[in-house]
Amino acid sequence: MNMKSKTEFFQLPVETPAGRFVAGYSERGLASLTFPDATLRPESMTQRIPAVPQQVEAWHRTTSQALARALAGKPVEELPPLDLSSGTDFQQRVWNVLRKISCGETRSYTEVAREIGRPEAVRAVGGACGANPIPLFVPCHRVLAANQKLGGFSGGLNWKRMLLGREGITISE
DNA sequence: GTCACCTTAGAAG
DNA sequence: CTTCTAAGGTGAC
Repeated sequence: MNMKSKTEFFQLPVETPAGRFVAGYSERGLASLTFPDATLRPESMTQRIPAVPQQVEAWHRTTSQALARALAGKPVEELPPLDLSSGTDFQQRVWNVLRKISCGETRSYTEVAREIGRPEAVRAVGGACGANPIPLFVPCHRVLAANQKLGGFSGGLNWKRMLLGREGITISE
């Protein structure tokens, strides 16, 4: 019954000074990025990766460079195509707004809610941020609570603090 | 169905 | 100032 019993998906590690991230690629591009330590099953690392398509390898090189810059708090110059198709319509709208926040800038949950035309869905925006499959490149860490307060971060508040700090953003908390 | 979540303006005490 | 309330989207159980 499965038209496509197995959609190709590749998980490749990215070594950084901050640890080993894992990037996941669908046939459409980068689909996920996980922080070091987050659910790292040894199998997923050891799993034989029969043949990584050249396309994916090329994306991965771009990802690695971009990640290095992002961690350093510098603007990312080039990104691989991002596959955000796993999200709902609402989430994708939120994520698209986040992608327009450049390095060193921030938004509040309220502002993001307004930008997607759902000013009352403030908390839902928080939910969408938490569901973001590609942190750093979809910069959910640049969304702060009202009055420049830190707000939350599912990947761990330490990361949020660190990333904002490297981008020269000061939190009022 | 119920609950927990990266929220926040406003009203009450 | 502190505490409480109400309003949303979504996945887990």
